[in-house]
Amino acid sequence: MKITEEKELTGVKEIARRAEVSIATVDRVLHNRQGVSIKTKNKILSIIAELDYQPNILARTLASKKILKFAVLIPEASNETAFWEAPLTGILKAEEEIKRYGIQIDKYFFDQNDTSSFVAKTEQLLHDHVDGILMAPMFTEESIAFTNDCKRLNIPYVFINSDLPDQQSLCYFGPDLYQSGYMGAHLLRYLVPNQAKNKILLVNISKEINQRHHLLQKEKGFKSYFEDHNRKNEIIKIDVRQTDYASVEREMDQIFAQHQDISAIFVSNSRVSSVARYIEQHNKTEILLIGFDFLPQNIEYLKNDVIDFLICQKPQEQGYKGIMALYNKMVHGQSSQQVNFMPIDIISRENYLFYHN
Amino acid sequence: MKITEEKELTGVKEIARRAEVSIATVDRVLHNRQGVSIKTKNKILSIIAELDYQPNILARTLASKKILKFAVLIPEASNETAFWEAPLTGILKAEEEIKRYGIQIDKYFFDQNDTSSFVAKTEQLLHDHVDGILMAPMFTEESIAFTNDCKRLNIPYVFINSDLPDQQSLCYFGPDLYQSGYMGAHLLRYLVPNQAKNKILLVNISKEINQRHHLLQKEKGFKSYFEDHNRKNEIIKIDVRQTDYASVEREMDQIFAQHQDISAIFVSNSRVSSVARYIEQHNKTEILLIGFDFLPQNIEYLKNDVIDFLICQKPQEQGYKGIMALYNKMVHGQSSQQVNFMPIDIISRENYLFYHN
DNA sequence: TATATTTTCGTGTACGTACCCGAATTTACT
DNA sequence: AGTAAATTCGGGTACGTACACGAAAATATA
Repeated sequence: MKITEEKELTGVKEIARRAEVSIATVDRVLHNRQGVSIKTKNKILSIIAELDYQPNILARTLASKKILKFAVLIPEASNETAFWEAPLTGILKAEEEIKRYGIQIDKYFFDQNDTSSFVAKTEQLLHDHVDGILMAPMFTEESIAFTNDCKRLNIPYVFINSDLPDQQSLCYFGPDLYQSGYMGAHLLRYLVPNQAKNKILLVNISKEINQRHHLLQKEKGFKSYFEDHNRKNEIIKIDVRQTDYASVEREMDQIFAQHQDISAIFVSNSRVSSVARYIEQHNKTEILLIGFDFLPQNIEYLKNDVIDFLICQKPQEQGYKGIMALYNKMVHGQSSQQVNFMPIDIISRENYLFYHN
Repeated sequence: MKITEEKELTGVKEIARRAEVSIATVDRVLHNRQGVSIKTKNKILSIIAELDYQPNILARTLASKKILKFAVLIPEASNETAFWEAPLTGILKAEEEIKRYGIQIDKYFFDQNDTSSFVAKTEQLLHDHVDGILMAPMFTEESIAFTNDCKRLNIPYVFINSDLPDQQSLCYFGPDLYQSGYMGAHLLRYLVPNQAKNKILLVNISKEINQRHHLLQKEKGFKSYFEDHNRKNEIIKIDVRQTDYASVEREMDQIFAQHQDISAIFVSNSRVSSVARYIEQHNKTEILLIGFDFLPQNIEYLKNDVIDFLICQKPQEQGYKGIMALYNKMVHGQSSQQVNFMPIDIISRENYLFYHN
């Protein structure tokens, strides 16, 4: 029965009435399915455009039994770095919100010290059929290879925590590394007198090669600030290639043997707690200490006035917003900004209790 | 026809089958409507409990044509204080997200300098029938009277920006005023030597009586920090009761005539830009300046190094989360925490570009 | 021209819930 | 007991969309 009454209808029914076809035909056009002549298809399309038709998501997801599968590909939260717990928490929060709208989220965790585990997970992920991907592209080359596959299979993907520009990701949620180093230096400007004798120690602690470029970008930002503002402080830098405390202690001992007048220490990542432990044990807590990330150990030292400031970049929000970006794109067709830098938050002893990681 | 097949059904159908009644009867029980005998009602209720039945929100909002009306009762964003633009932005964002689920949000703006305009709006609000309220309870007594009406009418309400404890609000999203003053003092600890001669000026600028208690709480937090940590700095305090620049200038002139050695100024609200203008015009920019809120004028002075730090408390998020709390409560039956303090964010020249207000 | 094939399209049912309307049952009242 | 009234309940349709199935129309093939 063709719908011909004049009563104002809504949605597909109204389109069907105006085009003098059945609802099913309108549906075919909406979903780009075949079986519609070009003539009627164009007619329907023009009516859709004219009405600025917005499908009712409620009815759609209710009627459509199929569920969208999103995949999450991030490092597992080891006890070595609890960092990745936060993005996962954000992801779970998003999942809780949208699972009732037919979204399923499968998690694939890899070992961030092991490239091959990453590759293995990408293969498994492609084998299971998924409709969208949220990933941390830690290993550059492997990630590029993987996203090329995704492009071929027409699977959209979102990056978090670190970006691969020019890889056509749907979007990126994460820090501007350079600027966060710059911010750290800015804090020190207030805290350390502008004299050469007030030395500043820059510490990179990292075992994984893949993380090096992160640290390098922060280091670059940090140093640039001192140049841009003609700061006179001498900057000493050390790279610690082992993350155990003994290694850190050894290196620090060496530095302090050479330099007596270090006013501040800037640790370029979340390993700042190791340095905190050192300066606490060696009664050097008068030295200013700045580091990264809202991790339990770090907060402990923050409470005890050993760490003075932590710079944080909302890891949880990275996961949450990444998933929601996928959801908004695939379900509502809304695309968001391509690059989304997280705020650069400054945490101290007096506001950490209020921080939302 | 009673549903008797053994095939596993979902939702109300399954309940109806097990209880050997019709769907309509189950529906009556679910909505606490009358017309069901106590016996069958109990039977159905026990089955609902047993199955841990969760209604399908999609189907519910689709089938139910009625739309929920939320009311927002906040100050209008005057050019005197652009502050309230931010909560409104958050509210609009939430509206955009949930309007497709049958939520309508009506806005009622009052003049924060005029109690009677507040009362007028509350009356209008109660006249229009609304299902939930998000409000800024700026005028204590009037707000209490209003929320008593709401309680009587069984309309849930959420507070933002300032709290009225013991008023049985669904929840509160806003700052911990005392702690934000404490935080401001903590920042100064790093920036000003611990000596009596390094004086610190505390400035309250406010015309509205209703805002006074805000400032007082911050002031209390600020001073407490100095006491708690045995800081020796002399603290000078002034209250400026007019918000125009001429008044501020007059008061500041007077203070600087009396004191030559002021190291830092703490302005307890967003009017910090007036003080910034003063110390810029009087070539006193070497004085540290700390204030509140991410407003355009303040950011300008932050860029120019006149203001050193701004403390911000996510006003936009207050509006967003407030609305979502109402929504989650009324649609999904999920209640959130009662008191939700916003983070205490520290904004400086090097991170303001990344701040999400 | 008759039949086979392809293209094009409509009917009908389903998703899970809300709610109108009227029927069946029970209770109250003369 | 007989009727009226109240109580309790079920049938059926609707919300807006998806999709299986089959019918009709157009085209191709013999």
